[in-house]
Amino acid sequence: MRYGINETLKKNQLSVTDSRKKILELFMRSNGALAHADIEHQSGTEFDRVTIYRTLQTFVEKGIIHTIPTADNSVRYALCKDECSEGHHHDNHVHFMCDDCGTTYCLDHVIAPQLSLPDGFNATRTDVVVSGKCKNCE
Amino acid sequence: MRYGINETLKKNQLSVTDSRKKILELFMRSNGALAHADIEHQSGTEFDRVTIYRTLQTFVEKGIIHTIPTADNSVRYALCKDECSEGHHHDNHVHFMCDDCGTTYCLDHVIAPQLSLPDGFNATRTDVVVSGKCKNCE
DNA sequence: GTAACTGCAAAATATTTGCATCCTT
DNA sequence: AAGGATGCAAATATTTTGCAGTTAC
Repeated sequence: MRYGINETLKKNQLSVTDSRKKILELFMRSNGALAHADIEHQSGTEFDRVTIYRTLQTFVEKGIIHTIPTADNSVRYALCKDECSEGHHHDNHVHFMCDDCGTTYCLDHVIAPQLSLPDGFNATRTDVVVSGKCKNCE
Repeated sequence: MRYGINETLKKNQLSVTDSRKKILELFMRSNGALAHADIEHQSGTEFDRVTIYRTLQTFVEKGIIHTIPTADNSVRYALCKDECSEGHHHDNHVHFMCDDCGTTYCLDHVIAPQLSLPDGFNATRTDVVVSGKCKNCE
């Protein structure tokens, strides 16, 4: 079971503010990744753009969310799993981005494979980004 | 054997201009991916920023280069393989981005595996991005 | 009460567009 | 000569920074 909103914030020594609660809630409700613009729209005019930038940055630093690479290099964020800790997230599932609707999914059950790299290369993180048509845009 | 610079441009119905030759040359000399800023620096003050943007966009449209996703969502480009054609590139090798020096490598010999996706998801492209320390930053 | 967080203004950066001029074919 | 490519100026978009006022604890 995932922690609640307030719990998660406290666990990370963050004060519980409206913007943090709201933004974290958006992530918990979403089954995929969110871009800055998504959050801006979904939260209405409630918060300042800058607050959203800073909140996202704070969440990334605390390991609550992480950025995911996308084929079009747009910046998107997704919730980390519980095991993630500050600065180190273990996120070995695959992300899928729909070319049509732009929705980004976390395919929790598709695991990124271990790769053997050439000598001298040391992996700390492996991201797999699949693009195509999602189940709603077929 | 890869095509020469002028050959590649002509093959894609592009007129052969100084900026295109120079930028394509930079890609052919590089063993990895280049960002807009890399090109701007490596070409000196020879070309306008805007020209670089437009040249990169043209190359992407023609399938000469493609963007690669990166863990930090910076926009980087790499040469497509010869098999790439307009709008469709087949690029199944893995990219590696060094956390220290920022260099992005194309690991041509590490092949991205086939993944089985959930029902309803159709992949047109799969990118694998590995981050860590490269052979020069160990 | 104090430290931390937010909103506003503004700076810095990145990207796109319009148009006149120049270059390739 | 004609069409496309470039350079410059400027419009847009994105992200960061500084600071004063507000809020959580």
